[in-house]
Amino acid sequence: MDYEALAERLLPGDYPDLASYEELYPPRALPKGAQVTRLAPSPTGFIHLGNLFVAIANERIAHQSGGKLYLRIEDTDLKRKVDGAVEAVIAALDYFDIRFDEGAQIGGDDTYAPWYQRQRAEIYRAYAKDLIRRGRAYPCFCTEEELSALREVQTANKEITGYYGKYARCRNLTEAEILQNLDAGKPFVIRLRSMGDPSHKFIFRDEIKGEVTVTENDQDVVILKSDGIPTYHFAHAVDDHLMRTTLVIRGEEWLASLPIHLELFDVLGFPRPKYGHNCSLMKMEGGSKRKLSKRKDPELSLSFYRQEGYHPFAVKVYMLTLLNSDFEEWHMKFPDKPLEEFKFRIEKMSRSGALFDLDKLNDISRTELSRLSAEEMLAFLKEWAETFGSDKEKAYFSDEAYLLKVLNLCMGTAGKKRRKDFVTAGQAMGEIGYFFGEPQQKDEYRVDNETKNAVLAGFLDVYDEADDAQAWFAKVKSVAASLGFAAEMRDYKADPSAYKGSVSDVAEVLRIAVTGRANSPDLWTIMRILGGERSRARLAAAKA
RNA sequence: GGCCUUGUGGUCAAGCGGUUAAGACGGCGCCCUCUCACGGCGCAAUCCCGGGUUCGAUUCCCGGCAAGGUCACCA
Repeated sequence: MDYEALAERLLPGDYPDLASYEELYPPRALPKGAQVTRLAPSPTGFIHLGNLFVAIANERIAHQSGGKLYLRIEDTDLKRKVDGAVEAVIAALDYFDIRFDEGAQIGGDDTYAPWYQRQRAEIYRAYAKDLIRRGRAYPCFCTEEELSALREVQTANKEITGYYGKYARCRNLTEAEILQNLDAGKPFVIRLRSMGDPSHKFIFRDEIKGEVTVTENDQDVVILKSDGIPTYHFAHAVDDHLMRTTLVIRGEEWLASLPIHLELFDVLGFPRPKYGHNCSLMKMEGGSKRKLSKRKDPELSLSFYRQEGYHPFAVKVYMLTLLNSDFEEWHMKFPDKPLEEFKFRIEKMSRSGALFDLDKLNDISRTELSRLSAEEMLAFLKEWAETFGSDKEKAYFSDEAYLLKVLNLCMGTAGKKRRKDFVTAGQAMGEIGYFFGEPQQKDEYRVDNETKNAVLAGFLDVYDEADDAQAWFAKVKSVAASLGFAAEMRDYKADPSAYKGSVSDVAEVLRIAVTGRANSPDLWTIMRILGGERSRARLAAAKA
């Protein structure tokens, strides 16, 4: 077999000398220990919580080590392409403070460009041509039908499916047969001529999983599709070598194809990068765990969190607590330190898949939002409302001084006594709704109508908006006492049967009348913010 | 089904030959209190199963079992 002629026939034309690529894309001059990592999404534009999960790990390790993080676009599959997807990916990650040093649409250093795989077609072909010359790759003319028929036979025989060994029909085609197919104009793909022995197993050290058992690859995988575009496997090897990636952190769904990648790096004469296979985020469904899926879990898309108004910082904190088990403790100890100061360690990454826990995220969100100042909270709500708020909610921002008073109340005044009423921007906007327009009655009065009206009438008689908190509360107590309720909680507790109820029951009537709900922050302050006129009107309206 | 990975409370998990088996979220209870939230205190709840090795296994070995992943001209 004249491999040289075959290579020329299959991939005609002059391709750059492979050594020239080594010069064009030289090893990076980086400090010792620096890691070069990358994110390599396909351009669907869909960013998923799982992507963010891996992205944070890649970003932390690159930047913490003084290395680089770059963005490569895996657009080898045209079916997945969506316009504006790259910008969407960049924007989505930027929202979580993940910045690339170089890559598609980034600007920065373009030494290792192009960043779109479609634009790198010539490079892959040059390497593929070399493989053909060396007899390590060959054309395959099998049709999809033949391939699926083969798969059926293998399945029926309970054999391993795929293109390998005796099933690799085109592997041993004679030169004449190949030429005949070519002359007939049959489409073909280029396959790797695997030299692996599946009975050989070896230990590979994964940066996250530790030692894993790998079986040598013997699949003659497709490296160049019939349109001359590489498959993921081949592009991965060529790109990650030429872009000088040192550490590939990716989802564990890739672990199964590691043998292929290792053989590819070896046959291409590239040093292997380090790998870290990250567990995937799981979801509970029908009593069993399952990997988060783009198709089935639209609520796990990043845009969902944005829409709900989760603070990006909170989401990041949650991701980090799942990523590094000692992060949570560190963050609780030093809540004010920037996240970058946490020493992220790849060896602390979990080996098993974590279930996504909304309760935990909500708790973190509450805590992180409570650390914001009222001004910061206002800015955060405002930004959210601009795109996601209703017209009514947008109007909340027409009087920022007023809104600030509301936020100060709901967040607790400065320093120690912080409240944690807010989880997300969307929820917070609903929470403060009763300060704007008429309150919606969400909770029912627990006293009878007659008592309710008596409380309202009694309080309306003595209410003075100028009262300070103490005087105000004294009046609530006096109303309580006059209607047979205990003015002091301890009196009530000492002998509940002696009273109709306690001052808290009276306060509840007032609270529901003013806010529409049985639970709220300090009522006196609420009435202060609303002002005497509006407070009085609400009390009166409730009486009717 | 083959192969790979993983198996500590409901969830995330620390621990890696001897511990009363940390901590966080959630649940429950109490205190504080005009309600809620905050805060404080407390309670319930865990080492997948079976064999070894060992004076002693959650920790080591083997075998089960379970869960997840993967078996494309998709990434």
